[in-house]
Amino acid sequence: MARLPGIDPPTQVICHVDMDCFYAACERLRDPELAGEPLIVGMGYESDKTHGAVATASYEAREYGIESAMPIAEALDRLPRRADADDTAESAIYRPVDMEFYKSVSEDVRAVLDRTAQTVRQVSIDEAYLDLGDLSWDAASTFGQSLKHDIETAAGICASVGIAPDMTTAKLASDAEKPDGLVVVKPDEVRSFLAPMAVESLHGVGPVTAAKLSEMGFETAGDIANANVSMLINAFGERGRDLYAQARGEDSRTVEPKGRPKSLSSESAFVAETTDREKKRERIEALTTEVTERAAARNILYKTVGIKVVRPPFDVNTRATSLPGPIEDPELVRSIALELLSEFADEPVRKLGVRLSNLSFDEREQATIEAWERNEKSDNRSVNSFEPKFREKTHGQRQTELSRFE
DNA sequence: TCTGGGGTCCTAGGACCC
DNA sequence: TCTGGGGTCCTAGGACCC
Repeated sequence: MARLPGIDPPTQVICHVDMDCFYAACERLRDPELAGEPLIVGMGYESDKTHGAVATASYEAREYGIESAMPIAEALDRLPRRADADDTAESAIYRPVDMEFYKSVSEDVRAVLDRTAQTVRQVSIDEAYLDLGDLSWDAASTFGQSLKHDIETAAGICASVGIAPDMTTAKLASDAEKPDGLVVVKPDEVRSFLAPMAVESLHGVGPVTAAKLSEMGFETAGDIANANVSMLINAFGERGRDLYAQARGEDSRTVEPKGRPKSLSSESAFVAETTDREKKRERIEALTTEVTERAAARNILYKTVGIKVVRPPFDVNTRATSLPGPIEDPELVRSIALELLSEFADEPVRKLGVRLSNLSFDEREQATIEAWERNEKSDNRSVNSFEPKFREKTHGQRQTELSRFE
């Protein structure tokens, strides 16, 4: 972000709150006997099965090298299930993800955050940024302690907290002394705090960018802070400028509450890759049902329907079709998704997804039956006017047909 | 050990409009 | 007949985040 020379940027006081091993902490909340045990919460995991991936591993399990996103099969190699282990061997307890329960705990935390700060951006179920306005740096530590205490009291789980003048630094501060951490980085400490951090710590640097940075000789945030900006801009465009700013503690992002979603999607992986048309069709239909039900529950209309097809080894393909206007019509989503899928009818597939985008938010108040009926009628009119023809068209014809609506 | 699921943002080329 | 440049929408892919 450009700033006027000679004018200091407004000083922000930003707090990042990150629950420690959130899913595992929730499981322990329900079942205190899990305390102190190696505990692994798996996504797509079912009792006695080996598929799925690690969502959260407790610190006891991390001792054995088990980490997030690791396949359950590999985790099992490192730490077998308690029931399968002989008495003397090391073992862990495995649980499937129970999102509903975790959400309820997350809401308890959220309530604390909302009454603590005016602006809260919840980044995910277990993480949020708070804008602390003009809180004095001298009071930051006390503030952090009492926030942690309030979360513990209200939700029964432990959070790590970082307080700093920008979002990047606040996040790294909350991570610095995990678990049960509290780190305050004052404005004049930011540069030295960031300097030793690996480039991957910066927001927007993943494996690809990190490798490129490494080739250029940049390993730490300090390296980037001392680099020549134009060199970074040459290599990464505007993102290069951002990286430079971030590394210097000049991350200008502000805490904004989360807006409305831009897309909704459901996806799921096959246990083993498949070429079976029927299996693919069934999966697409199930995903369509999932995602359209979510949209309907939130009164969300969609204009674009897409699919995602992952072919082995890990080749991600997306296809999408846009409609003349926003609709809510699961049956139409289904037929579009299946048609998009037909391109991959004979391909081996390991994962499929259905996505709704170009969303609009239906704010009709449906308080009265009459209003509801009125809306139903107008809905049917707008959708049915093009739908029957639509279904029989080939892809090419439909493109022509659709563009004529515009 | 082959990588689960839900998202966001950016880029680039093509179609089309004025 | 050839000409320009700006704007918008669409699709597809890539990188990234939690």
